[in-house]
Amino acid sequence: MTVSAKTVPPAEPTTLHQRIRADLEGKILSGEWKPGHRIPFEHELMAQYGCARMTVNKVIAGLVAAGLIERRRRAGSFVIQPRIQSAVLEIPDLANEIAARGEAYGYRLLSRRLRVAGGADPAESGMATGEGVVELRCLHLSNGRPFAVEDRLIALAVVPEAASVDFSRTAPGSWLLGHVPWTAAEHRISALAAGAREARDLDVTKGAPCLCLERRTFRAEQTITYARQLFRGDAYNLVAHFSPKG
Amino acid sequence: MTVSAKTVPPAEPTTLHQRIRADLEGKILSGEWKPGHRIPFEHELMAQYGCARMTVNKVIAGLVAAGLIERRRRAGSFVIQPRIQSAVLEIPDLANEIAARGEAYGYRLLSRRLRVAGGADPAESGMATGEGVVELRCLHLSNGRPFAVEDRLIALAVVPEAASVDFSRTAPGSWLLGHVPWTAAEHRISALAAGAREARDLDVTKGAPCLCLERRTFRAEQTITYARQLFRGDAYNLVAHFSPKG
DNA sequence: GCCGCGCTCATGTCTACACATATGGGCGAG
DNA sequence: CTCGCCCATATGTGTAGACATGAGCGCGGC
Repeated sequence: MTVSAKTVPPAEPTTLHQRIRADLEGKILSGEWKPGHRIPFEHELMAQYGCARMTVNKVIAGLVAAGLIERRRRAGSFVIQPRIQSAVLEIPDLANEIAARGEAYGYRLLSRRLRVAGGADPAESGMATGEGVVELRCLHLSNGRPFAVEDRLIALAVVPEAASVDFSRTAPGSWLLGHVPWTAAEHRISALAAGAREARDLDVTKGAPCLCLERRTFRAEQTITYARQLFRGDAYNLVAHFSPKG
Repeated sequence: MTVSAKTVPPAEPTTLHQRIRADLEGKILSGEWKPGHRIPFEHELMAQYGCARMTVNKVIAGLVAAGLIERRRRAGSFVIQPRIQSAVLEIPDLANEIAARGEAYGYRLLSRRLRVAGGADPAESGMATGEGVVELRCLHLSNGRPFAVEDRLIALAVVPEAASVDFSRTAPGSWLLGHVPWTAAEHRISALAAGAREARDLDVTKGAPCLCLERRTFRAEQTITYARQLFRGDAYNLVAHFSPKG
């Protein structure tokens, strides 16, 4: 019977749970099962892995709790749309944020070039030397006044489409959020004084306090993008709500 | 048999799961079961609620996933110490952080008074007017040099013990993390220029950029504490790692 | 042709049982 | 008295089956 499935303990020290879960997670995170895809029915998975329905059920319940899957009675279980923002510390989509405040959002691309990652710049740590990147510098405006300058690198190895996107009207952050699923991110937040160039771009005096948000976003082990956003200290706050659990 | 348990659907539209879970969560969050408390064995809960062990097991597994409970074989299941840091954006325990960097942590209490919340100060929003609070001002040092000043309010209605704690050696943040379970928090991060007093406390020039972290922590609907930490911009970064799920 | 009833099927919840596994504590040997 | 082995026990994992629920869909009546 299904005993045969249990007589194969040689290689894997993992439990059945974990293997099934890892399998499903892998298919979702790798993109093999895209958002909206209906995953196999519990019956099918149960046959496929040779286990009881409770076992499959438990795994899927876990994925639901993790926010990867949505279940609908009678219809099946579906891979969920990537949420625009994590429930914990949102990856800010500046356009939305400004709009939510009732101000007019503006965007301007300052420069754009394709080049090869050199490795010298610490910003490029995590991107393989020799890898192609898009390098952008752009400005975010609120009611016509600049409030943030953004320097960004996008790894072409992970997002080849980025090479042919015209970022002169679309901010790279918004574009990436809508096009590329990510699995992890790292924020570094600091305060620093505006340099000469930054002061000019942000229309503040040199030395004015600015909030600096550096963000690296990953998919699996690959760095997707690095962004450094410098905000006028007098015009921007970061807010995060969260609870111990989810 | 246990059917009698199922023939009582009158008042509650909730499932057995949810009721048990709510029960246990309530006991933990209300403080009835303090951190370290051994919750009843699965056998006992199973008898208490008249259900199968799987059901209890599922509930407890959920609480483990939520980070409220820790399980130890043979020993039982225990209410977890409030985690030093949430997995998502840690509530920084400055002493630990400095120690982790290999620097010597120092702390100094600048002032302490008991008073009544006035409501005028925006810092006190969320605390009922007329409520007693402990008001602290203290300094955090790294290798003997100041790197952060902290202003803090603690609501005595929620944490009456705070009135009799001597904060001259223990930082309020560390004390609260170890003594009071919280259910939600809100961070506001901004950059601003050091004022005269702050410049003096932090040993920087007036106008130097500082990272300002305001934090409000809640238990159920009550504000537990408000903290405003001002960091030297040249000495401190906030780092947050996270993924779409938890 | 349109509407609604009812069947069907996938998930939701729960039970009763079974065996694996690790560990705390007791007991016996040295 | 101390150390180490062994066992009782609580959790970890999985199975097989049962009934409840609710939404999609087709069929039949109007």
